[in-house]
Amino acid sequence: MSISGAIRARFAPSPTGYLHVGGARTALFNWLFCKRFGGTFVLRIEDTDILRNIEGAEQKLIDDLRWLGILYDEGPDVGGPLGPYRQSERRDLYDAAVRKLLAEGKAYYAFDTAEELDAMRKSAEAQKRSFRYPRPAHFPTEADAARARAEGRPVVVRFAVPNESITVHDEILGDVTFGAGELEDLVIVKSNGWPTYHFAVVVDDAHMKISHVLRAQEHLMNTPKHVFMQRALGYPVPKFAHLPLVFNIDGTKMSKRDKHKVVRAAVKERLRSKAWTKDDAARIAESAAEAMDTWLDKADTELDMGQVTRLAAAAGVVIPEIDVHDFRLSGYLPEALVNFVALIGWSPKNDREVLTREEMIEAFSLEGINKTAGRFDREKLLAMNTTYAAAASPARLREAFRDWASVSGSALSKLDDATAARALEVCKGFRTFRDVESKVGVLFGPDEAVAYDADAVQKVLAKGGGAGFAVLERLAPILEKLEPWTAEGVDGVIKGYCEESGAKMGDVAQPLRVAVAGRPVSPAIGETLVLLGKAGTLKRIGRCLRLRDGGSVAS
RNA sequence: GCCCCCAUCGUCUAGAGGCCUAGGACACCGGCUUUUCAUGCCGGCGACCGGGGUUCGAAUCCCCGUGGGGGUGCCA
Repeated sequence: MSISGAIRARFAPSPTGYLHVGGARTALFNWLFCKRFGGTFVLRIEDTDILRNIEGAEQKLIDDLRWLGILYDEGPDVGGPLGPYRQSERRDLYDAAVRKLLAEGKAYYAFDTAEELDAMRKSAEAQKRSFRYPRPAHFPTEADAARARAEGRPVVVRFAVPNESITVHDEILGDVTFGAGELEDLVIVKSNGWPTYHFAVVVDDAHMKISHVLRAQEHLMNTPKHVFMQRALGYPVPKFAHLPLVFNIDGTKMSKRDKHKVVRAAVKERLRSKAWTKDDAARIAESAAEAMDTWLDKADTELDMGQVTRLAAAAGVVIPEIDVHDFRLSGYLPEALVNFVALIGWSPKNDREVLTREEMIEAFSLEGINKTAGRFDREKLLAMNTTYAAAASPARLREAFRDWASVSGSALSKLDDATAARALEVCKGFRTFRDVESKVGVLFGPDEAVAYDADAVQKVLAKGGGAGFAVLERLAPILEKLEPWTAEGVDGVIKGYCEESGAKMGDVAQPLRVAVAGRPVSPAIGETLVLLGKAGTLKRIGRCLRLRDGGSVAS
């Protein structure tokens, strides 16, 4: 049977956490494909593994897709004619399909325990042969299954894979042939009664009339299994397109465990250099000592993210972004992330890189998708975000900034619109919103929070017999008289001072900068002082002056 | 081990037998702009995995090798 009629594609994540960037790319390609060819894009939640489902994950997935602007036509929250869109709500469909296979002798009951299967696999491995589940000569009957159940044995259903070779056509990779007898009889219904992924996918894709399956290449080996099942069930076989994988820049798999890996390594380094003790680490993380020990020793364990975040901050390492939400918190623009991710494994040709959504849709095609796995180059993402931020309209930028500030809990979320716009404007050239915060955040915080950088104080203020301090002292009364308090006015004061004293701009601007920001980094000095306000500026200059002769700013 | 996929600058890629002296972007290096940090602008470095074929001609087609990756679950 072949597909005819409308184009329908789906993104089918399991609700086990935030949306991974790899998943986002898969969703994006499905969405682009549908938009380009007039298809319907479906979101289906694959929650057949009851144990792994995480409360609230579905909503997070939906939020992240929304944030990216990847909107679906049918899904669990928006409904649609072929729902429900959660597999956990479609049990009757799977049950009916299994009954059919069982009745037709295309699937059979099996009663092996996990231990027995494990032993079989191990012995096969020991004999250096590949393990394939041995299909019984006669399939167990319903009565056998009932008896096994009564005896407390696990009862699963396996699909009897036809003993024939199969060629699957992939829209990206071309024909892929699998030899006869290479596939084993896979479990399609677990002992808890729920279908496995393979089975649920096949049943749902058919019932939801999915015409094109665009999914990650890690699913390529699953495709022949699915096609055999589609044939056995009399379903149409959709078209397949397996997308190249996305890896970290070092070629490793992008996994949420990377976050723990990076922080774990940093903590271990601290322990090795005796900068921290294990107790310090546990205290910083606010975790129990045993939990810390386990986390340090075992790469496959996780502390909660709050603990990891505290450790990372204390150790001064940056946690790598893996989930879409991580990028959101880091202050990226969704349109930049989308554009960047689209370019991993796909090319619009003609040396084009920065594309609007509409341009991407217009340029999208399966032919433009590569076969080669790609790497996620954060540097390039950063550059792209910088480009997008520089090109965004003030209104769009302010909106995105507000979203970031509120989601990340930044103190900058309390800025009024005009001030936020001004802050964004004077930070022009920033890479992410996080950069904006690190550049101007201190101007909106309490005076006591200004942390004077020792090197900067030495170099800019104390050096040359306290030349910088002297500048501050002389400038303060002049600034006090300045009215109105504008960037131009401040600049004028500085220029006038320079002309009069023969000082260079840097000799004046830098002391002021360090006095109000604690560091030699801030927006243009006039803008910086205006954002701070006149009172704040004078107050901070006064506080800074107390640093002279080794004084303290503490009041 | 077995099965499958892949192979152009460090990275993402353009390239569908002559247009290739292999193009673009990021990174990197150098310079310019500049009151700091960035941004911006200009320039430079830099790749067809190896070996055999096919062809007048191969980055492009075929074979072998090598390398990388995926799969081999009652996870998806």
